[in-house]
Amino acid sequence: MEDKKKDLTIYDLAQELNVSPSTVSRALNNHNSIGSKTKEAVQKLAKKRGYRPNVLASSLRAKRSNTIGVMVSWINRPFISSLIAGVEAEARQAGYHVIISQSSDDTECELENLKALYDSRISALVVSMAMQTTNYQNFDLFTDNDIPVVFVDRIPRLKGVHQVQINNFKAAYTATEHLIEQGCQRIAHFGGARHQVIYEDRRMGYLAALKNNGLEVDEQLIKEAESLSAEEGFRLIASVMDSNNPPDGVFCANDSAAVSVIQYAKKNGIRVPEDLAVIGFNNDPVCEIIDPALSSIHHPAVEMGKQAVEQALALLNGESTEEDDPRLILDTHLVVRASSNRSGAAD
Amino acid sequence: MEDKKKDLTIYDLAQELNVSPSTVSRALNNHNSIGSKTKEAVQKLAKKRGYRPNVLASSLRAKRSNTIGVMVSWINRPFISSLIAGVEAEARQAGYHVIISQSSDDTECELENLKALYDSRISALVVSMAMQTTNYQNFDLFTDNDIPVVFVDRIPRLKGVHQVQINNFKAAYTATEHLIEQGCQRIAHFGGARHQVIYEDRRMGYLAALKNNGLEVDEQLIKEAESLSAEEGFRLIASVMDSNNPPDGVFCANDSAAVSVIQYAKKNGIRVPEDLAVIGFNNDPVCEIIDPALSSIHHPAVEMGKQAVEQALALLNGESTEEDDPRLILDTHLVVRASSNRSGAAD
DNA sequence: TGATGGAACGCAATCGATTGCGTTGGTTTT
DNA sequence: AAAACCAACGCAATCGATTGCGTTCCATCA
Repeated sequence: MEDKKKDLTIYDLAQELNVSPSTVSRALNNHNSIGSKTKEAVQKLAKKRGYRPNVLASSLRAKRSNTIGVMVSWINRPFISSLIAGVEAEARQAGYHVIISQSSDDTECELENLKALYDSRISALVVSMAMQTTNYQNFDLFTDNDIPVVFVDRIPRLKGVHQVQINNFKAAYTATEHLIEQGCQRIAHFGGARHQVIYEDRRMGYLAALKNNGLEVDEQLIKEAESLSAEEGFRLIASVMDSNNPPDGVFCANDSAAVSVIQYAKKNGIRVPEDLAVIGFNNDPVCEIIDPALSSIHHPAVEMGKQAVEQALALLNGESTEEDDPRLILDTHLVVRASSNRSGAAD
Repeated sequence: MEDKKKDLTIYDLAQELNVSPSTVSRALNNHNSIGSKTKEAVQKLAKKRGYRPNVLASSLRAKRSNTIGVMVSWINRPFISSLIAGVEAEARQAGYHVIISQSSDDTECELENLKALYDSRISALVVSMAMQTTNYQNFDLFTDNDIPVVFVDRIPRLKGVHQVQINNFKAAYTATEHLIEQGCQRIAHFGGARHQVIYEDRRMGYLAALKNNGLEVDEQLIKEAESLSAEEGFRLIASVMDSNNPPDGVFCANDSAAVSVIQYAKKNGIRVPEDLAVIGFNNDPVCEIIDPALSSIHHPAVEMGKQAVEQALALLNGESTEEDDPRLILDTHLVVRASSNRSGAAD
């Protein structure tokens, strides 16, 4: 009784009620030029017959599908998959679908997929850019055609761009200062590509914390990774620990690298946090699993995804003006665990 | 020169070449009733002008969008997000988009989202069912309309259903026998809902290994979890260890629960693997991070996603017949790590 | 009572691509 | 040279929902 084999159209409903398809369409959309009796009759029959509108036809006419595109580097990373989960939940609730696309951190692949997303007439786009992407004009394709683009996480260094962010500078400052409070004097920092705002801001926060606390900066302790993978983290910590003046603390711009730092320390008999205090970034689930547990900055991934969709939908509905500062900044907080806790007080 | 602001249609191309839109359409689709000169001229102009077909119009006519729907429980779980990554990669390569949808392990939500996916005219569906879903008729909506459905991971207990699977029985047998070889005499098993084939099969594999090795089955050591979350794993291990006849080994049907078992052991001074050998399932990244490292069954998530898409596309192209046994079984292998390695040989 | 108004609804075009069925022009056949 | 034929292309309908611009019909007004 609910779902028929043959697709039911407004024409079928119109015929059954002896009205025109236009009337059915307007009645279903609650148009005010339709009489209340007719409207009710149509809606009742539609429900009875299990009518479901053809979104393709509707989208073709509207030149826009009720779909939100998501472009990310890798789907199977804890932060990203949680971000997507947030996007999906919020979009679904608003009646939108979610199309996903991954660039594999390859700028060319990213561009191709962006075009494909454009072709599918997405209503809005949520993006976390590929690591090496610096050409933001790839997104003009969307903005020029009034398709809202909201950046998340890996954002471009541009004014007036819509984005959902955290205060990376402040979070990094907090993380670094925490290490200093624990007695660290030589703190290393493993970041990502500097043209990525998030990594540059974290680096700046790190530097500011050093300076404000009277510590000198040693460029030998600052490393710029290509992808901040676990493997890279391992290489980087090995390189700085092998020097004749190793660090006593490490602030990593993500948790994967920080986990590698801890693993390296364990393998080499370096005590964490006594000899080497470690803090990561993102607060991935793994933080609570590694031993010693990894301190980190809580990065609200699911919430960021939801907010990004909310902002995109607001733009679609014209509720947000270009004059406003389009940056939405979410809160983060420091999560202290054993890897950086020298005071002995358990978390 | 590449992308114009205004959407270019076949009518525009037709006008410029003084041919009909039909000819343009056929030329672009390499139809054999179009002369080679005309064909070349059309294709050349299309490229020059940066023509990109309107997929919505095309889909409306074809009554099918070039999209693959994915229905899973939670997007942000390691196994699932990797599965999706595989689906996306394979689908993209074949020119398909991927729409994702999560049920949050809620059967009602799953049904609603399935209807929404149906409405969006997906070409095929890849599903890992919600934990409590037992009514497979929800999927008739698709199969009745010749939309291929391929099950992955959480599959229904039905014949003739297309699926990509591993041999759960064998994998569980292997895992359990491995614990026995390490000297375990009382092996607990934490599984999922028994109406889910994967959990039932793993349970049966576990039981078979016990019996074939002359160990007796203690129902007190077999637990059926609702979601096999980390929290549940903790509760379950606590309950069996509190008994007056605790196990000396645990085989968990996923890694989250197994990790909790190890954490419980560490907190309570139980040595792993000496007092309690532990093995999980899935081989999530966390296996190598927890200390002691967790033994597990490698579950080829990305590959399963790819194979599922491949099978779905084969069905769409009529390359697979209903007569064939539609089950595709991928290989797994045992990964022995410290959590179950009593021989002392490092992994 | 004829005119004005508006509420309620229908007609037909539109969104672009596709395709069954013609129609054209030229070549081949007998 | 008339008939037959085929390659190459155009016409117009189709997919289903939407919407600008009418057109009804009845109630209200002067």
